[in-house]
Amino acid sequence: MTGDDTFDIAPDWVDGETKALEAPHDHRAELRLWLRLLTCSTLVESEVRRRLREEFDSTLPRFDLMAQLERAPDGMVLGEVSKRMMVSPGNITVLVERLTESGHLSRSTLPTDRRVQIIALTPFGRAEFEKMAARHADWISDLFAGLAPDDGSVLMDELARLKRSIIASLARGA
Amino acid sequence: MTGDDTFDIAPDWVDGETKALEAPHDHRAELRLWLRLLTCSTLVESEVRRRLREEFDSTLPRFDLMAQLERAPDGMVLGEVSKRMMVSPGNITVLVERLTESGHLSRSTLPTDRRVQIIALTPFGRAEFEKMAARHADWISDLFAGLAPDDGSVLMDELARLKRSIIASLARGA
DNA sequence: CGAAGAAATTTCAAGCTTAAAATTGTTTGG
DNA sequence: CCAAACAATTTTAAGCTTGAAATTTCTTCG
Repeated sequence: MTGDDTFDIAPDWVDGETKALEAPHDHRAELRLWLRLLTCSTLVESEVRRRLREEFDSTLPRFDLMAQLERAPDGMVLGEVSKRMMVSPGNITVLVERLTESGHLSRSTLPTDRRVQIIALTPFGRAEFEKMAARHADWISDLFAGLAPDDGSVLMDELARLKRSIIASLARGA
Repeated sequence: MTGDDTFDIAPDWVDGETKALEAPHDHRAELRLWLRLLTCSTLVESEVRRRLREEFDSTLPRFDLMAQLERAPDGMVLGEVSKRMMVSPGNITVLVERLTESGHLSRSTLPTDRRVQIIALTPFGRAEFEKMAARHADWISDLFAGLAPDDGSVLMDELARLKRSIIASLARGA
């Protein structure tokens, strides 16, 4: 390290450790990957929103909320819905208000704990949701139609890895 | 397998063509893929929003707007920004108002066509953006850190195919 | 029992987003 | 020239979203 005195000032880059500290890993590949992922997701989401509005005069948040309730015939607690949808609790309040007014949802208070609200699809709400869900599946299928089955499998697998990576990072950062 | 004629009434599924008409392609795989994509993108987006707010008291739309302007030293027309960000024009108006008030952006009217507004980063805005961009790159890098380089390449490639599929579908549907 | 603490939900203030209508400015065909 | 068409942007109305503060209702422990 210090044996050669010919040059009394060595350039920074001769020291591997210093270099590693000063020039961290290039982030460009990850950024491009993230932007591409975001583009795909934004394109699909915008199209789904547009069609829900045009064909059903509805919105994506309402659709998502009903989708959560579809497989819960006995209803679901508000907090549980909020967690599954990954949105703030206050958000659910407003959505439920409107969907209850329009007759899609019923709400009731748990008798044994009056803090707890339980919401469920009404028969009307279920019927409406099923119409939307069928169209929704068609739209997604069409948007993804250019993808070969193999590509779909690979993508599914890689996204699973990405999801694990994200969750691990969130856990580290917490 | 097929040698047994004991049953004179064949089930529906023996007729491939009938089946194809009556039971269209199962959409479940595409739906699962879309939900997984959406989950990844929501997780990353929420985390980026949270950190922009906590570390810079800023928001993702503001960051995105400045990012568009970063590589346009001479500024950009509002409509162009709107297209690149894939948001409605009216949206840009509000964002630009606030970022101009806070000194991050300058705006001017094109002398030869007074309908056209040109916005650009101020030196202050550029400096602020660069701080944010560096942190942003770190966050993304960390969120994606669990992904092996090969997985990143594969994902990049598959997302490119998906993007083409989506755009082709949008073109068909239009 | 009764108060402190925890849990579920709602309210609030601020900001983002969109589509549609309105405004302002430019271009063009008669 | 000038009215109609077109273009860029802003305004408007409605809805979504969030974090933080407030509210209501249990639960627990002294």
